[in-house]
Amino acid sequence: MPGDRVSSIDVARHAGVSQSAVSRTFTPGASVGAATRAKVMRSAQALGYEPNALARSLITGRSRIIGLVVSQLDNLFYPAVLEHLSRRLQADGFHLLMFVADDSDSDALVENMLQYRVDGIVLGAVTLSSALAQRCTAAGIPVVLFNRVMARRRGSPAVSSVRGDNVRGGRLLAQHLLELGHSRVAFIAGREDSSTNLERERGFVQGLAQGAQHLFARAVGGYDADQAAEATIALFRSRRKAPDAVFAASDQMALSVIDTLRHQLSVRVPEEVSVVGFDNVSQSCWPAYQLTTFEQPVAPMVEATVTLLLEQIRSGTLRSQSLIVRGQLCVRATTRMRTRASSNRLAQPTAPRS
Amino acid sequence: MPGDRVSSIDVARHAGVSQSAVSRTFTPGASVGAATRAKVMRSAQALGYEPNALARSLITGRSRIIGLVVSQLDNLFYPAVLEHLSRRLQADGFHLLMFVADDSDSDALVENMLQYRVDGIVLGAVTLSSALAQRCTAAGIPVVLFNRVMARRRGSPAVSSVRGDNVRGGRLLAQHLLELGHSRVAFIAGREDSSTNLERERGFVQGLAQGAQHLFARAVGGYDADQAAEATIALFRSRRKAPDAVFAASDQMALSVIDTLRHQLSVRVPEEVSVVGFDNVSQSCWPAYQLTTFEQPVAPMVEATVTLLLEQIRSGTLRSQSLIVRGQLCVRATTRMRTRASSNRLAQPTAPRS
DNA sequence: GAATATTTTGCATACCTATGCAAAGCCCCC
DNA sequence: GGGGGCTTTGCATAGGTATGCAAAATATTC
Repeated sequence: MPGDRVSSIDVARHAGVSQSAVSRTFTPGASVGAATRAKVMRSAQALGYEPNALARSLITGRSRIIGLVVSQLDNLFYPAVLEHLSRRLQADGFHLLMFVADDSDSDALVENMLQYRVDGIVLGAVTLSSALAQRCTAAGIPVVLFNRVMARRRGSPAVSSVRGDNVRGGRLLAQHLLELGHSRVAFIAGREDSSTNLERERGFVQGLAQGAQHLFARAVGGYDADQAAEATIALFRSRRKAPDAVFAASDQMALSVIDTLRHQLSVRVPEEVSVVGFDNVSQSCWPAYQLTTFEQPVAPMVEATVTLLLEQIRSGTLRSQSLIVRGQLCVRATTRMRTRASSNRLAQPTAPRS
Repeated sequence: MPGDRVSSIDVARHAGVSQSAVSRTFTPGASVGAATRAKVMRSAQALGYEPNALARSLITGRSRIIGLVVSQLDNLFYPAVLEHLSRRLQADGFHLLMFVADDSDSDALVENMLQYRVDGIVLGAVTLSSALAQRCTAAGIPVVLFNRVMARRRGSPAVSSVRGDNVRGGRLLAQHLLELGHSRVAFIAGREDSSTNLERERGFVQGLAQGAQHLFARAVGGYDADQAAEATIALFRSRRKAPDAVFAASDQMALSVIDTLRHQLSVRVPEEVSVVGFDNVSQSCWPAYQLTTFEQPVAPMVEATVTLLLEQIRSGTLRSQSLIVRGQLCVRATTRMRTRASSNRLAQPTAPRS
């Protein structure tokens, strides 16, 4: 009694109906009589039958599988995304097939995804975005870039993307720091080739410029905690020329910056230095940190991603659309008024937002 | 030019060979001449052909898909596991299909997994373990419980499991606290119905007993940060009868305990109270915490899981085996000598490990 | 109760690949 | 050159399901 070898034909025989009847019983919206359906259900139950989704996919041309490509899951931001995304897709009868992108096997990875005939792809990996998106779009598979956007090259097809409001977030964070009276503001970049970093930095520099300031110092943390720690040490090497505020391009790095300042360099946060991040991961509101940051709202971003994906799958057409999900500034306890600025804030030369 | 509609027959026609030749070209170890293979490869390239894994599965009876069932991914311990597991399986040509277990849809979830004809299942969800394992084992699908073990009931089939050394870990943590001279030791439980919690608590109580002590206080945190914070407040309500050490059954809870003590109750850790956890998640060695804990080594646990799974898949037989992966105590900075105990440690009544 | 409209059912086929079997090709050696 | 061994190739079929089409059964209307 192997159990998994029971097919719709077996059920049909057992119930005394045709195989079609069995198929229709398990196809929502198909035309089956109540009596037949009941007989089939009883037989299916008795034999332990479950329809074979793989065979079904072969016919329908839809696998109800979404490929998810990620690179680092230690990213703090992704676990929550993964759970939401998986739940949301499951509710619509889709499931996530995981692909972890190494730097090496990018070709093999793409082939694998195509072989499984995924109905759609969510791309959460930094590297290889363009090549992969290229091939999948050519194969007629909708791709949505999550939390990143692809540089438009000549001839390459546009590909959908969902991301947070990086530019506005950077700008608001800069404004916030200026309002607190900071004048030596540093930036710790993520991966410099990533669109998220580019946008956040652009917004931040814009925001500073509106207050007639520019970056006091800059270092690269590569979205990695250890690198961010090193960057912090480099920035604060000289006490006299040290920044009085730091924007790290991700919460992950910001938390590392805070730890390094407090426990390695004995610099008090926020009394001596303000630190802000980006993402609003769950760890940022842990009491030990209370990080001021700009939110990337997981649920709306997932919702947008799923909508974009399913719409294309259902219509069978590829349509490129780039969505930006609005977030808000979360002011907590790693930024604090430092000088006399707070009282005469309104008199500041900071240009009002247009 | 839809792109994905190209089958092995198209390639065969284009290359002037039979469909079998195409199939064999893409089947490792099959018998194809060099010239034929070259022709086929060229044609496949030209047409953009990728073998259809779904159709292949239909024939071979192997989907090369492993179902992964998880409940909460905010668990701190799971992201690392997921990444390792996915990478490891990918190296062997398998991929993970995600299933998120709600409390409600357990039946639908099982059916879904069976419908996709997964080759094996990794069960990381607390609830519904037994029912699910039951059905899948009956269907001939190997199941490995990750980080949990199933109560053996009469008649239910044994199911494989991989877990950390919960009992020994609990015992060592207790010994460690005793050696530091603690005498009012509290325990904050995870989910009380989980095997991990049972085992950790058992080991811990054993360890205390070896030092002629017993639990000073006990509360339940349900493996949840917020609940653990509440539990902490309850335990420390009365200053006079407060514990001098706390073992939280997971790092996640331990970190929450530390935060609550330090920032809400103004209790110093480790000067006034020692705190220990279980798992050794990456956050535990952040400088802000430096949590003393007992390690659950992710890589070996994943390796054991994959070995167990693939062995059953390859042999086609179900074999139940229960593996315990050894871990070690990680002494960091949330525990510290409190009284005169350290110097006369050797004279302590603590029984030496047998 | 007959004639028509509607639902239900079965037949046959298509989806795409792997593989057992027999035929065909190749190489080697006497 | 011919026979034996080995490799390569094609044929045909199986695996489990969905679905268009026509036939059968049922429901509706007068």
